[in-house]
Amino acid sequence: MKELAKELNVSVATVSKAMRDSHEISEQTKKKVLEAAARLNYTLNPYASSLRKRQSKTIALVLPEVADNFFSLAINGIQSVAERKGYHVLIYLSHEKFLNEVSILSECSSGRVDGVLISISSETTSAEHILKLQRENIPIVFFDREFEGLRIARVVTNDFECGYNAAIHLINNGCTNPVFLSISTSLGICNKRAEGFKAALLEMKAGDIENAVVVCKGTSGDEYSQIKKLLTGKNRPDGIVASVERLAMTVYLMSHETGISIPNQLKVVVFSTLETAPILNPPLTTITQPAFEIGKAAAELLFKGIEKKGYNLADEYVELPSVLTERMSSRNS
Amino acid sequence: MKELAKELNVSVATVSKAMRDSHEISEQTKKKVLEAAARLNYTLNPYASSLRKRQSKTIALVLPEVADNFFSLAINGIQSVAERKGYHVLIYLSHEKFLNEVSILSECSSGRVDGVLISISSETTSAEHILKLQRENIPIVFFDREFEGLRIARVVTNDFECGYNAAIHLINNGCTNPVFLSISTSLGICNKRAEGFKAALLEMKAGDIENAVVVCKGTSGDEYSQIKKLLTGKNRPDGIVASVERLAMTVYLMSHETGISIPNQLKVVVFSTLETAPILNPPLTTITQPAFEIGKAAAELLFKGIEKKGYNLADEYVELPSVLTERMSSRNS
DNA sequence: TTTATTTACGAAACCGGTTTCGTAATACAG
DNA sequence: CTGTATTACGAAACCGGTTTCGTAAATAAA
Repeated sequence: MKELAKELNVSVATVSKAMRDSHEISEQTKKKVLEAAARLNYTLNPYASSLRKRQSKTIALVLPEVADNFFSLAINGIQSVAERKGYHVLIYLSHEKFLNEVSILSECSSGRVDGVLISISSETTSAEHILKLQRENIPIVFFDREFEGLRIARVVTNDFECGYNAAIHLINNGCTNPVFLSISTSLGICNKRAEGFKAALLEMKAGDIENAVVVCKGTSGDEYSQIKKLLTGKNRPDGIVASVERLAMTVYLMSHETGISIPNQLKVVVFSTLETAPILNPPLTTITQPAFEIGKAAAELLFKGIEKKGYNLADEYVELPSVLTERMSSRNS
Repeated sequence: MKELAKELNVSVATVSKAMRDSHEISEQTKKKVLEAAARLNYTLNPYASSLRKRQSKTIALVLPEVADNFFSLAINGIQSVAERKGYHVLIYLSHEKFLNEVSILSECSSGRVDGVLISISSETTSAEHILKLQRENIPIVFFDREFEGLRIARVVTNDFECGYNAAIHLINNGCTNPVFLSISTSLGICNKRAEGFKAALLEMKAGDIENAVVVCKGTSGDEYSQIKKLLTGKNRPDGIVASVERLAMTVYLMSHETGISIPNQLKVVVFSTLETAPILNPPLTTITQPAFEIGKAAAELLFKGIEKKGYNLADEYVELPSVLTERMSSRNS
């Protein structure tokens, strides 16, 4: 910038203001500066600007994983908003580990980002690391997976209702012993779905509420053997609601292996954004989250918190409904 | 930092050095400083450090989209390396648009990132924006989708060979008129697959080489009608190699719609990392890219270029083979 | 014509660390 | 006991913009 200023016989202050289109600078001078900058291939150093302006024009996106199609779509939604606003997106993965999440959030402090979008890990049971960030006045928005009981903005889907609807759907299609496959006892989103599921059983006086929720924890190997045990053991279910994509995949593979027929012997519904659901064998009934929209809405909320200082995000709550699409896997034969 | 220095009766220089574990500072003083920092909840401002040290500890990841499972897996591979190295990852999406890619790369200059990992958009036919970055001495590594003819490091898979193998596979399974479904005439990765495919036809004296490659361009609606025309027209193929996931999905949907039987009337192979391939109807033969490994290798290469100054990345070339997994969709009945 | 405003720009402080260089104190060798 | 190294630390310049404040010139108002 100094060089540019010298070359044009103006001060660095003038160059700086011209580059940022300040009203203090005449159109003529602005043009001169911009042209010279283009000619010399000069662009502002973003970190020098960030340092002085105390804003990074960057947000953090903290995800448990990107294995799932849901988060891919959410990234698209978030990115589309960030791009429009001229913001940059730092992406972090917690790999479902609480400690990773803690260290990621600590990196977000001291001005690295202007805001944080987070979907918490399935291990997270304490919110101290999140509250710490909030005390630094960094706007935070939960999307999809929230930490319950906090006064922090969130964008989620109607998990309870969908769990309820899934159970009703199975019961209406003739299931007498439906089971909900969960992946975590600490994850609010999973619990809500399970709660809705149980509420429906209770209401319909169906199934065995005591054993209606099966938690598959541990490695994918553990998951596999747990599901195998469930599907081949005595008192095996005739309906399954899988809380995530991966579990439904395992159920399908297991059914192919063991010869259990879907939907005749076992009906399946899954919470998933799986695009291949209609061409599976058999086509799979899904409860699809509006992933792109959730990401987009969360990002828009975050930017409201970032741009309007003093704007209190704490009690913002957006709920975008998922849709149940009935396919062969849960149909009554 | 000033406050902290005052509180401890040392200089800011000492605090700075102590925070960074400099050998110039005694263990005793270091401990004192670190404790005080922890107590006051103080962390270094990353942008001040970046500014002075002229390194951002950040890399850019430029993707065409994240719709595809391939890029999700690649993100994981890249992130795992970056995390280990203590680097941050900025994620950008070009949405397959050349102009977006240009403006993204221009953002990467002037020190915002220490290196760039990029998979080019399907529209990109000029490399000036990439060369410009290279002239600024920013290390660049292509992964999966490279711009051919440039002396820039790249990590790819054996696309030609896989195209070849896919054709041979179809021919061996009885196809007499196999077709390759491409999505772009400018994308090297797609062309290589198509070239391999044609080479096999030539060698086996099979099929109609003139019409062996069909390019599906435009919106997904266009794509749909083009494929419909192909599959229902005269001289329709009895084998298809889809260059991307999406095309295979469309082919499957179409076959369900029109009653074309896979694999009896039409055999299908797809380039894809689709996890649901084994449970599709029918199970789908895939050529699976080692997406995680490609991402990981690309990131490792990039960091070699970043950390060892003077290290010339230009001629680095890593090829990681994909694997063809035969399933029902291409089996000879 | 005089005074009040507005316009266009520059000098210098500032953002928050890092690094160079100098120096006092201590350790060590001869 | 003297000369040299080493250790531990501080003063100040520096990274590259931004912002405040002051001012001269031009314009408008009285």
